[in-house]
Amino acid sequence: MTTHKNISRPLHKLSDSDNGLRVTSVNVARRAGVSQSTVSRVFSASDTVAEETVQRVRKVAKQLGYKPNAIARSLSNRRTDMIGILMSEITSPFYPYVLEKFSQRLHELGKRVLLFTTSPKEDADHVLQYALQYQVDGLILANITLTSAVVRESIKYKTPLVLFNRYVKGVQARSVTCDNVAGGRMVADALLDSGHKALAYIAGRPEASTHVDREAGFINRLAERGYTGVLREQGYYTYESGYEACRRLLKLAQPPDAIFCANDITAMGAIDAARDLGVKIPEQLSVIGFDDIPAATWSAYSLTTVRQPVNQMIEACVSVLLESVERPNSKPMAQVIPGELIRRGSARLATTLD
Amino acid sequence: MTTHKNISRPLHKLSDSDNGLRVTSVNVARRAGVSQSTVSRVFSASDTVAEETVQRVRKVAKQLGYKPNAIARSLSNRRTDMIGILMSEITSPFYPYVLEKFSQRLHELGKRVLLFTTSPKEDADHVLQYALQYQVDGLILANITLTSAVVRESIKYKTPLVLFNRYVKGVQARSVTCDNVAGGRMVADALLDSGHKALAYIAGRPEASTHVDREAGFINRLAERGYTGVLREQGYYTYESGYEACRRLLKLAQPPDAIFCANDITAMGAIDAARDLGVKIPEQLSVIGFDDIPAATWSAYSLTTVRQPVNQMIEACVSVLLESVERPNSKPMAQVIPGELIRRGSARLATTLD
DNA sequence: TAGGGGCTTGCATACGTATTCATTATTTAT
DNA sequence: ATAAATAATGAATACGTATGCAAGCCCCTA
Repeated sequence: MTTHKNISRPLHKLSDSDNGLRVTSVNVARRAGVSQSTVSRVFSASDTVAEETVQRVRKVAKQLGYKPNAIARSLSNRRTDMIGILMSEITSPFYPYVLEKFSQRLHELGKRVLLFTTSPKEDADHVLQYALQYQVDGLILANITLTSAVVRESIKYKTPLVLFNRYVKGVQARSVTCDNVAGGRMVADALLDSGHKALAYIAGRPEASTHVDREAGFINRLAERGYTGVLREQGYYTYESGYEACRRLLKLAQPPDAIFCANDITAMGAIDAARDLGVKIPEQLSVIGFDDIPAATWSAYSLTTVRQPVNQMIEACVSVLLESVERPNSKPMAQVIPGELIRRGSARLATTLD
Repeated sequence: MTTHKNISRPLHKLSDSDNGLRVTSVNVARRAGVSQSTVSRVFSASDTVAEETVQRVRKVAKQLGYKPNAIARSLSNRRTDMIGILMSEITSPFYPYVLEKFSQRLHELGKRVLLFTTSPKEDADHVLQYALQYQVDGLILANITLTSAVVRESIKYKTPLVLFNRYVKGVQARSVTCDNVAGGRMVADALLDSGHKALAYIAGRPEASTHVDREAGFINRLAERGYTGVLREQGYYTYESGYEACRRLLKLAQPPDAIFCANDITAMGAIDAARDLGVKIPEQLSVIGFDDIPAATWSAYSLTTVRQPVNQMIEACVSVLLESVERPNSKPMAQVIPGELIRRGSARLATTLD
């Protein structure tokens, strides 16, 4: 009679000999005549191992095709080296670039990207749960719709997070944004300086803080200089909405001679709408966007726009995040990075005087 | 003297009482007066638990803010529910859409997306290693540069994989592609049928099977109908390369009256180049693209193009993948989905006669 | 009333790696 | 030469969850 302890193995687990092709540190250890600990040490480089042993273990590992299991490692480490990125509308041309850069940068720093996308209407709460379940070391929240509840939740869960180009009123959270207010002001100045008389603004999604700030900067600066009564149309950060909004504006009895659009795609829609109505850009109508996406340089548009310093923003965002992974108790800070007005052909602007 | 066994706890592990805010199934169990197994059963719904118990456990879990740890679960399950997606050049306008759809669809099916991006030049081998270390349940390889070695590696590692719009010569792997050859043939027919006399092709990245097939279909069909001597310029699936290539073509002594471009972005570059040279589209030059990205509908371009049935392709790709996660030994199959010629304003085509 | 079947639940253990502590071999200092 | 410090390794255990098995309970049937 054998004792229970030694014999009974759950059937659903595979016995040591037939564990498929799963190669573990234990297999390598046995084959190399060392302990599992040693194999672990060889691959995590966390501790000192005799050079000769390292060689032997590496060789066996290679023969067997061993790769450390990152999941098991994560469990033991309490660190997954995964960063969750939450985004909506990747298709809006600014964000693929952002995503790519994030991915690139995080990989360089030894982190992996767990990607979550939501539709722009849907709340991100649900998706956040999944990210947290997967124990991501940190979170980047980009152009998603977020309630303060979401943010509070992940703060409670102690998962560091950084908002990218977004902030939430009344919640202290780390964030990195373009200086959208200043961007709006720049456009206001540029348009007034070059003698435009009838200004309009095509808005972005109402709930997006980016759009709100751009508009505020624009309107307030105009007011400071004595201009009021800016025309306004709602847009949704899409080509189609820009097209339609511009159409409506141009059909007014007193159409604008300059339109500031909440982002580049909207501006492109606006330009096409104007041209389809026979309005010359920039002679009869100046159009200015925001973002400076690659298509802004296309000669069909040659779009004057406020460039977001994406690379800087991403760099900042990543370092703030990783910093707070290391030091979870550091104080949340909002970092704001200035944009730059890029003058191209879609707006009739006075030449710079500096 | 206490026994070693009971006292000594590794210092690096936190004791039960001060384990930070980490809430585990053990905590919940204790608080709810049940065993850890029961808590596990409540949350995995894999087994039957008394309704009353379920309620109690759920309540406690909620109070404590418990969320199952997906990493630990994965270790035990030998299944991570993560799918690795390898992509390069997310910024090329077709792919953000692809990525978004994949992400959406996979989430619907309870899978998470681990994203890996590479530069188009860099080999994907390196990145693949990481994906495999993280024990993804399956892999989707999109527009990356892949050597047959990569594919063999992951096959050896038993991780199911599907190639999206790509295939590798000499390697049996599952793949889902648009019928690029047929797409090329369609364009050939359409252009000849409408009386074009001087045809040109602007290529995509030389190593991309998509471009190779599109060109082959185009050239071969033309040859079948007696047309040879197609002009050809190298492109790289970018706006700029399309712009330059078209410029070169139009400066020839005998410029083409129709250009087929390997993708839409290239075609947009071509259109802008033509216009910048004063060539009228489509009166003097027909331009046809491939993909049907959203911008193809923009009135600045109104691009005639071959639409890739992205949704179908993704749907197919995902189901093939998940199918082979379930049944790893099912036979690899290449699935080919037909595209459709979308007639817009950038090409002077005979009206359809059906 | 005894035995059998179905529910619930707990115990013990496995998933694969990292790390602490202890042990042994080796080098250095005195 | 001897003590002390150092290096290399192994044994044991923890990370948090899932699950096979067994035990307990209730209800039904014969």
